[in-house]
Amino acid sequence: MSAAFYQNEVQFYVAVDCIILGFNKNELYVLLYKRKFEPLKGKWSLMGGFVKAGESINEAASRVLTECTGINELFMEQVGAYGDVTRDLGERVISVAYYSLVNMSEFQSKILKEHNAVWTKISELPTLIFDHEQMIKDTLSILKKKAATRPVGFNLLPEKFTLPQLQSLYEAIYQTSLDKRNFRKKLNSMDILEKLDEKDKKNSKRGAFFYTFNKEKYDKLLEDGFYFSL
Amino acid sequence: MSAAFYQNEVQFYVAVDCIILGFNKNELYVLLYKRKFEPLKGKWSLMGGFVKAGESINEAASRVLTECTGINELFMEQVGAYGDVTRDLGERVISVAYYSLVNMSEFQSKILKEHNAVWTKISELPTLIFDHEQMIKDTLSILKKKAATRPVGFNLLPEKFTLPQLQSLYEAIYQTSLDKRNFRKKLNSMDILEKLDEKDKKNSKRGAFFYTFNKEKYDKLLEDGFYFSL
DNA sequence: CCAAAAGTGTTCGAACTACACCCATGT
DNA sequence: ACATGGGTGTAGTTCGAACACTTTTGG
Repeated sequence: MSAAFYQNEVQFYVAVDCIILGFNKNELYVLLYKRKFEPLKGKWSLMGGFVKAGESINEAASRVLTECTGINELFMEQVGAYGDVTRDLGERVISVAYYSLVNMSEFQSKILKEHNAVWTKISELPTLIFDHEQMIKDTLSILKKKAATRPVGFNLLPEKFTLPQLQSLYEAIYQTSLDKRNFRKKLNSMDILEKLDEKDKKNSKRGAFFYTFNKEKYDKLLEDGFYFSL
Repeated sequence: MSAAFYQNEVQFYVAVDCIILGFNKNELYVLLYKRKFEPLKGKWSLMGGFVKAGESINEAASRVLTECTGINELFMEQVGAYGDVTRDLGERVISVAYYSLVNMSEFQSKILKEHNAVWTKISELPTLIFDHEQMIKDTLSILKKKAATRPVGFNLLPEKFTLPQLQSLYEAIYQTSLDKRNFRKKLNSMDILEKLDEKDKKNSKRGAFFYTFNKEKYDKLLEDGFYFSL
């Protein structure tokens, strides 16, 4: 046991809140659920939980993510710490927000039901408890910068995706429309995608070719000083 | 009084650590001090303190900054939360790091002495306690991105500065050397600096003109969709 | 045969890079 | 007079932005 060095200081509850983002049909989604305990039971909320003894805050976020998604080792990054005195209406809680990018199509509706969780369009957010709307806003702003310089967007897509899909993802992240030819030209010049023979015919009669992100190629390019940029 | 909603949960000490950066003669500095209490009393450390009851973490960081610098309303931004279980050797403490950019020439040595604080070159950091070196590393990486897109660098300079000074600041932040003519051309095209009649003769016989950052101009340009970039 | 999405190149202007010499002045 | 840092312009290249038509195929 360690000595009680800091016993004159105050302690706080520390929570993690997870902004779990998905993408489907030109829209970004966030996973929300109806809070299961007081205060504000039944209100819309981010997925979260308290940090437990013996668990780092990263581990806590990781645990909450696995509970909510059934998936281990998701892409996850810290958004920041939220520490206003009255941010939680119950007692004082300091929360550390994490965002995660997941492939919605892998999601089982079983897990959604277990948690009363609902994929909600970013453009149609209901009122959320506490500062959760701010957390989402901060996440989207981080994602904008991150997606421009790192290939994190692929986490939001299935293993196999089409170029129109990828483009509409970036349009959703940047909240703007992109030129098809310029977008493809840039991707082509980076040489980090593999074109498959298979086509996706869900969205057009002609069909669009599937691609995969080639992480090995990307990592090799990185070593040679290559910089991703979209 | 609020009800005890969360009484089954564990509480933690929460601290703030401040990465106070300065700039002088082509070098970035960070303010360090010798820790005044156990454990690791006497070791080099960032300026920090515990979050107190009734105080937001922003307020705590602000308070620590004011204590250490004697200046109110410094530029300050969150770096992130650090929550490894064993990061503090005393007891478990979760720390939120903030960085601040200050004008070293305004500093009174009186305040440094009071805290046993020393301006230390970033390039010559001693071994620091806990994860403080990581915090500094993270800060420098944030600063690189931030300084490229927002005029935060001016916080590190005196009110009046010269272009050679400004350039060497950016060279220190980016860890690279920049072309004098291209650097000036870019600044000129942004039209956010005011050239003064006065010259700084400290570094050359000829003297370099002083400039000031014109925040009003900058804010007006922002409204018109202007983007700072250096 | 037609609607609807996929795919494909070129041109123009802006922005970035590289580069070398004169200026002012204190000693 | 000279050493030291301050200040200035141009040419070449690269990169991003704008832009319209053909292809495929299920219905």
